[in-house]
Amino acid sequence: MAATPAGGTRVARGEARGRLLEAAVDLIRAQGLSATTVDDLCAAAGVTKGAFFHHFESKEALAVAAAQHWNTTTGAVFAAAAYHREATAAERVLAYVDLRSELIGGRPLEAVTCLVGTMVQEAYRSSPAVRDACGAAMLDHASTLEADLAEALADAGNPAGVDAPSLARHMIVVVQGAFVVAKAADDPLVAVESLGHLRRYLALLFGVAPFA
Amino acid sequence: MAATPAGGTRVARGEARGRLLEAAVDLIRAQGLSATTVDDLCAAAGVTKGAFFHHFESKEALAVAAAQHWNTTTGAVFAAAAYHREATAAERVLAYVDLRSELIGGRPLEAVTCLVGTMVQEAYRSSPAVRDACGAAMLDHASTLEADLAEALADAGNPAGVDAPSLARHMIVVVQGAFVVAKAADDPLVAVESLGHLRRYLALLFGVAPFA
DNA sequence: CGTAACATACCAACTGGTCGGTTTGTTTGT
DNA sequence: ACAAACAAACCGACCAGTTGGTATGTTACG
Repeated sequence: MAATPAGGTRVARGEARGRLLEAAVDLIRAQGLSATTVDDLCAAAGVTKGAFFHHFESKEALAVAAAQHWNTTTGAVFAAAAYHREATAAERVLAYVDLRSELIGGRPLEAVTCLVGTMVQEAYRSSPAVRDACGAAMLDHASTLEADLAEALADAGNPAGVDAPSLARHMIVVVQGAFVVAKAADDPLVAVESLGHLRRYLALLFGVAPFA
Repeated sequence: MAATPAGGTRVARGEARGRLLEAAVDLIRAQGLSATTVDDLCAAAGVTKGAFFHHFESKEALAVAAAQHWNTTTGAVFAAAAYHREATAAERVLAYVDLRSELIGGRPLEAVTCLVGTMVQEAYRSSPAVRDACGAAMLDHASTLEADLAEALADAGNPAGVDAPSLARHMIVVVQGAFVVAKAADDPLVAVESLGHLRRYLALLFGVAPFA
């Protein structure tokens, strides 16, 4: 693959870094990290290799930046989402799960994937920097659920003594696992199905009707 | 990396194929598929490239065979496990989850991983053959849980109307997700924690005490 | 203001090394 | 003798990263 932009459309000055990050998100989600070459990224972003290594010290550095970029952009989506407007904490948590289901069910299989979940399985041994960036992104997102979870558990009296941070991490576990199994089964519905089980577990813990 | 055996120990005739499969399981679990080179595999197996391509048509063919080999060997471990000897179906399912927890908790992080879960995220787009082999392995394992799940749900009256095959897949989802998040968090305990939540969900569905 | 000095952003060609796979030759069991 | 099982040298394609250079601002000083 040539290092020249595809289609001849040259990218405007100042946009190279951002376009490389978006290309990285797209390509790495679809192909994985090590199967995505620097030339692939440059071609998809419409920039040359010179621009790539001007902005990023190495391919690994791009991967770290892509994980942070992913955390920022997806974090903004969830921060702005409507589920925060539900009246009770339990309803907010369940609405978060519903939002996740909608995001998965409405898309083709190749969009049913998480950048940091894909990358960390490949890089956790070979690149501590990438692993840390992925771990930070995942646990950061988990922490945004903790307050509502703690409140919903407290509202229900929390007879089982469930730990809110642990439950937040479990929610991320189900989401990540759903991505993996959906790819293996070649069917996004498997992921939606599993989120239904997560939803029922949470409803049981909160003492509310499972599918109100 | 040279294609010659490391350490000088030459492999006995007839063992090359099996040793390549075991090397594939070890290396791909640790590094992922595309980061594992054919030369890496040959060196780890103590075999030359000639032997590799004598037994496998391509690297992709080895990946497919490795997924099947993984399914066979791990399937045998679970088929022979003691959890089948529990008295009730609910106890057998919960004992399965406990076995999973023990297998994870007792090992270093690099062993907390599943070959087919690692491979499918990289290969589901580029290689349908690998994706199908991984999918078959995962869903095959899930199906071994279905009979006990159906019986346990029936014993409890199954008021929620939970589907046993769907619940079996959810169990695999949690296991796979636990592997991903454990790597991201660099801590196997995150996986054990999540299996605790799965156990509680199952116990709630079965109407038994969560941690009897 | 104008312009010289500097800094940033980017390009295209290239390099050393690695990759999956092939070819050719050798050993071993039957 | 013959085929299966291996070894070893090799090949073209590809890959991450480098190099030397150009275009486009930005700053500072007279």
